[in-house]
Amino acid sequence: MKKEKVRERIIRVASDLFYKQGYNSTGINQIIAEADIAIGSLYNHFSSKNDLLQAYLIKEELEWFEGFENSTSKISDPKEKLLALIDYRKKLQKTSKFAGCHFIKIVSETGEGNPSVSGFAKLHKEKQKDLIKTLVTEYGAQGQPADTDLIAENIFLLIEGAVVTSTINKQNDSFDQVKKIVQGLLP
Amino acid sequence: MKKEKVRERIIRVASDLFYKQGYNSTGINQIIAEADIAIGSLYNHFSSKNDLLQAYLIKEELEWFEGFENSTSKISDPKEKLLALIDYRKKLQKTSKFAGCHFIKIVSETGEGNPSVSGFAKLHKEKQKDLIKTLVTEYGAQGQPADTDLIAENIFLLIEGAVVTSTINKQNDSFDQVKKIVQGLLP
DNA sequence: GTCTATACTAAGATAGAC
DNA sequence: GTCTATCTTAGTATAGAC
Repeated sequence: MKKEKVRERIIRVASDLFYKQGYNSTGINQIIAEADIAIGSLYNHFSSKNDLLQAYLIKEELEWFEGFENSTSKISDPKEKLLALIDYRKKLQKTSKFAGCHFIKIVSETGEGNPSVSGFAKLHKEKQKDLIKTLVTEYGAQGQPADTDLIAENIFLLIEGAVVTSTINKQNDSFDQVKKIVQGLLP
Repeated sequence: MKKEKVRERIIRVASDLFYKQGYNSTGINQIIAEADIAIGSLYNHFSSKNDLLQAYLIKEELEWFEGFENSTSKISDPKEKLLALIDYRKKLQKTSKFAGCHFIKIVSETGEGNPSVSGFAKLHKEKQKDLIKTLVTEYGAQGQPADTDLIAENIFLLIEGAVVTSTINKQNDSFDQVKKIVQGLLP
């Protein structure tokens, strides 16, 4: 494991703070303090706070799919993999103390104020939905055909609903109910 | 229609800004400028920005249920009322240009930083879920019994998922798919 | 109760020494 | 490439005149 570069440390520290306390509530001063660098160094690596935000988005996107891969690579059955996806989101919520989805959070915060953010989030969610759609299609190929797209959309929306609900309620029971419902959708 | 009091105007202006650009991105200076008052007047009515935030939450909670009542008071059939609830959320998204749910937004922004906010949001969402549960129970009383709670949770999560999805995608087609799915749940 | 003036802190960002 | 010092603007909030 090679030494963490300064640039990587900045991204890691900033990402943590953006996620935990929000982008707008996190100041440059706090980032450099926790990363233990001078402000000149930060601006040597990033041209602006918004530049850091882009790096944050890219990092979280990458880690989301890496984390999913790590959690489910051993599972090949599509239905089991879908249930494992739900468990993955549930686990993310627990380990983050119900801090919520990075992308829903940042869109809620920046909204129209930063179009590149919502564009990035849109692509991210599309990839998640495609993942679900692929698994549902695989599942459908095993048994009887069905309205694949609608089932995929159904599962996607249930998971998104469970994520925001568990964020607000600070408890994960919504995911268990989603698993029960999905079991019913894929008999 | 009686004249709008200063206090009410402050709340209205602040609420608009909090919703459209975010709480943390909205400064006191901007609020007093758009409300056309002096800063001394604002602090005569509200002890702090957080005090204004509480007024914002109460206002939006009230208006949400008032708006629902206005949109659906003529409908008595529970299934129709559930579908009208989906249309109501869809309409809110359209008229706000997909600004999202007030409560999901503010929780995303303040998170752990303001426990009274997440507590308020939790209660608000519980009321929404109770509304759905009541309607599903009414519906169940007409026909065959079913797992009422799970169906209510299912519908609730689908709607929450559709709201966040439509916020990110800036389009409302998720609601149409939710309606289709709910039609299937309530045959 | 509404105003102006001001205090104090922090924000994001830049310049220039080393 | 990392540092300190500094600029400018904006943040929330208070004091005190009218």
